[in-house]
Amino acid sequence: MTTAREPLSRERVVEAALAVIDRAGIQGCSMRAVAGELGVEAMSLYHHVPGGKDEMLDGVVALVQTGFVDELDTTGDWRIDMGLFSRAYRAALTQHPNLVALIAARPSVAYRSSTGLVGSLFDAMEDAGFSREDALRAVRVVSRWTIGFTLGEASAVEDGESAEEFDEPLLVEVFTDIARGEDDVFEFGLEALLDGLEARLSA
Amino acid sequence: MTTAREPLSRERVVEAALAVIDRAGIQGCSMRAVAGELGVEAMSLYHHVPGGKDEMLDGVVALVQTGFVDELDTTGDWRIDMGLFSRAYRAALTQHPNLVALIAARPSVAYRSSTGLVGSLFDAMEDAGFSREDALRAVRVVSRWTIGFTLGEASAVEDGESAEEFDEPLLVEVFTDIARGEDDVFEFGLEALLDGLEARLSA
DNA sequence: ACCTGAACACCGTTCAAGT
DNA sequence: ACCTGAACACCGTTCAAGT
Repeated sequence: MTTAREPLSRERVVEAALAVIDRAGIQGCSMRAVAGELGVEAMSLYHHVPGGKDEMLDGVVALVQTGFVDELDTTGDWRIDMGLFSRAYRAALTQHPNLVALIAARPSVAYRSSTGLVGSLFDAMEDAGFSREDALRAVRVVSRWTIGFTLGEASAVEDGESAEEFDEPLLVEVFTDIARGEDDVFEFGLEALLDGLEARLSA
Repeated sequence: MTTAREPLSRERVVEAALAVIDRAGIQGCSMRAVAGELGVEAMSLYHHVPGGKDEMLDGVVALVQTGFVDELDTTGDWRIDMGLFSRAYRAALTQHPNLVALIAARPSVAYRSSTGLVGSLFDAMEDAGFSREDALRAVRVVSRWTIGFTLGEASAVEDGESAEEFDEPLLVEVFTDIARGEDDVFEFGLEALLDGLEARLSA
């Protein structure tokens, strides 16, 4: 009595890889582990992801990236949309903390999965009076700020070190604060950055 | 006739690891490769880096981090010093592009190597009238912004993809602009962020 | 004290072989 | 057409053995 097995597919391989990453981290995401997740041998994966592990990880990045981008409801107001984008990005990445470093390292895949959003942010900024050049700059600045912030957050948590283990009082203070959650710090930084961009408009 | 070999030491192991990372990337930095760089067998490294590869990589992060921090001449003016810090950090990381992802993933090591600088930034901000809470936030925001920006830069370059290979005109535009160098984008973002922080002071 | 050979339990990937 | 067994050239790490 064998349970019928759904046939493998690129989609199933990528989804299994994401599940393994969430559970065991990037380190734990070996081809053999992903195959195990699917009840299959490692070598079978190559039929659906011919480019091997690299293509599989690209697929995971694209999956998460398109997932959050598609749910965004932009308004056409640059400041509101930048905030929406940044907050939703952080929220999506926070659900997959082990993936943040991978996304940060593969900007071309991330961009490719977000052209619609990027285009509408450009348009909103130009409508508001920004030059095309500054719109290009601003989008890169905000998206890197968001990834950098979230990567720092995820790494500080996973870096394991409990705040009390530091010998420096200053480090205890900083890491105790980080452990308390960083929503307020994120909002502080995001609003400061958006204020700074807005100031460039009046200038 | 044997050439006299300098004895191994923790310092020499860490320096060799940095050299391998610069040449061959994080992927290429295996214990065996670092040992080869030193003309030694892999197992010898463990006598000087008992914690294994992880401790070795921590050492590399600390080496680069203390290197740039120690050269900084702070002024006591928060805005000038934040700018100094951010620009010098980016400059240091840009000299070791393969290391940026590692530094981003090990914030506790990076912080530990920078307590003096972090403390003087806190002081400068409090002197200027920021609350301790906002000073804590601002330092984290600026340092993550800098790492995030530089990681994005390094990754976009190394991501290999030449701009012309994209099918989307928008992506060609973005990646052509990135390939042109991003000094102006960095300055644009940094000044915007500092402006935004300064605005929090008057409020 | 410092270095190493051999071994263990893993990797990603290829390729010929099975069904 | 789709999956796999065996194999290759690598990993990090341990540990007993060499000098």
